[in-house]
Amino acid sequence: MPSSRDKKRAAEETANRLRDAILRGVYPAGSDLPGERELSTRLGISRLTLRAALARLEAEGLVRPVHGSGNRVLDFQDTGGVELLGHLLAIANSGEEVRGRKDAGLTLLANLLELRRFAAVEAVGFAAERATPEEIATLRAHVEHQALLLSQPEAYVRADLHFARLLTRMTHNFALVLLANTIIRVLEAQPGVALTFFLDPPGTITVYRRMVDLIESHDAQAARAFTRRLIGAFDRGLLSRLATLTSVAPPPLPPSHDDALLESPHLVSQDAPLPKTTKEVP
Amino acid sequence: MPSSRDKKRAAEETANRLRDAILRGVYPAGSDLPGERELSTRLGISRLTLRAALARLEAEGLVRPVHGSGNRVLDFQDTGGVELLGHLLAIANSGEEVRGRKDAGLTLLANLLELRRFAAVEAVGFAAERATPEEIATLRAHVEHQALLLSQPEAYVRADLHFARLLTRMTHNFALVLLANTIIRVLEAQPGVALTFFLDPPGTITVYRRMVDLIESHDAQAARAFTRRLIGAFDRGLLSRLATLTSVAPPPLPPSHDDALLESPHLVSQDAPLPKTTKEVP
DNA sequence: TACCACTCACTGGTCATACCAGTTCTCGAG
DNA sequence: CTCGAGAACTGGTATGACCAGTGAGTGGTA
Repeated sequence: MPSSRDKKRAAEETANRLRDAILRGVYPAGSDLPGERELSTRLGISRLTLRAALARLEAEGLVRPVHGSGNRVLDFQDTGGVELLGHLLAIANSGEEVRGRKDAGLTLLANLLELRRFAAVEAVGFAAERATPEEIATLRAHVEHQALLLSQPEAYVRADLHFARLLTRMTHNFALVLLANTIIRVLEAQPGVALTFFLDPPGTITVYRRMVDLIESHDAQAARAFTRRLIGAFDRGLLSRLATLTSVAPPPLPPSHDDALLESPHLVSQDAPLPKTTKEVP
Repeated sequence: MPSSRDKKRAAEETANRLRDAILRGVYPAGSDLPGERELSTRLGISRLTLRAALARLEAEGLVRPVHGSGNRVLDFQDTGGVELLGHLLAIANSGEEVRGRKDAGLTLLANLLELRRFAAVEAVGFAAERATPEEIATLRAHVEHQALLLSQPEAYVRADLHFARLLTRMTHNFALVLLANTIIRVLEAQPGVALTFFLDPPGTITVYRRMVDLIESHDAQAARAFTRRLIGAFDRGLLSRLATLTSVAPPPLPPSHDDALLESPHLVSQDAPLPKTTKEVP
């Protein structure tokens, strides 16, 4: 059973392949990609299609073309955009390593949840301060709509993402809206990744209902506190359950995930601070 | 005096022109761009170059090509990514309207500052919890380096952005790192926009020094509180000064900016919530 | 008259080839 | 050994052709 649609545009497919290769470290940062002519023939596409794919990667901050020299591979830890998150998670969840780290999957998910958490806290807070009655009514209606989709995972995820969209709009902060757009777009493009977010849909709906109530009360303080507490507990539960699942599941993941992750998610990214990692003395 | 370098790649130049046109509403959301063949000849470039530009816009969520139909213009309020912020600010700052709103400039800046503010609060908090001594030393050294660049605006801005980069890394949250990368990349591409952020460099340096101290103390609570308070005051001052400047400066901006902006920045964006506005019976 | 299926003139997607414009490295002149 | 001219790369753009979806107009049918 093929995991993705086979009928995609060649350029997009090529972009995905190259992106994966770069994120997996096949083409190390600082090096040059093979020449466009060679690479295109190797991939079985025309140079033009290759260039379309490269344009995409350039926009994502993975590659910088240098006229006369080559397509330089950038260090995505320095220049990669948020839109990489979905791809990174997809790679990590497939049991692969990301730049030599096997525990990247859960760590990355913990990072993302942490970002989601405090972004949501602020969004709910601002919404409580600024949302109009019409917006609140719309959001409430949407939550009830979403509650009817519990049995349809894909539709449910879409609805959940739309909840985030609506909530973000209610902050009346356009920068936040654009930020949410970016993240939502990534998750929509990676349905599998988005699904891992939602192990407890009924609980989510309950939380959402209460959130709307708090927003309607215009008590930003309480709204923030509630969101922080509830989503925090939710994420903790989700991560611990996922850690259990993955340590039992077939993928080649050694039992190296303990709950320490939940307290202080780490992802070493020391290109500048700590160049050498040869010795590790616990 | 030309505002930008004339020697740029045609594709990039084209992408900028098209992006501006879309953001200004020349091509309304939902409509189709002119055919690629016509558009390319009209712009005086080859279709190939045009397509390279379109690929960029597609990655930014501004356009979705529909095979056999046309290049559909999307509503960037629904699908636009964060990378649009810089361009939007540039347009708004040039005195132009953005989608019919004249006060977009200051409002947008206020939005962005708000985002920056609470992101910084969390970043400093997490950094206080997780930063290593080496990272703290590096950051401290960088602040002193930045302090020497007060007389060189461009280098100073670059250094300031790098401060943000270093600080974000210290959170050990890769999602935050990528998010910062995206925003920093935008600001680096729009030097003029970035400059408006920094009307008081010496004050910034002072704040940064204290921030590093608080991070080193590993008192996340205090670090967050300080950051929230200081950056808040800083942003308020910056906005009020900018409001004064623009209401006096030559650009065709009517005196419609009052300090109410600072309290509750608004940007109406009701495309989805109210499909039909013909009848409204409460 | 109303409706449905087909056709064809669009659209974007891909390709092959050629040439321009930078960069890098080699190799010979000094 | 140093250095500079040029050859041999690299990416950037242009042209023209063809493939592949889309959608509206057309014609026929019920």
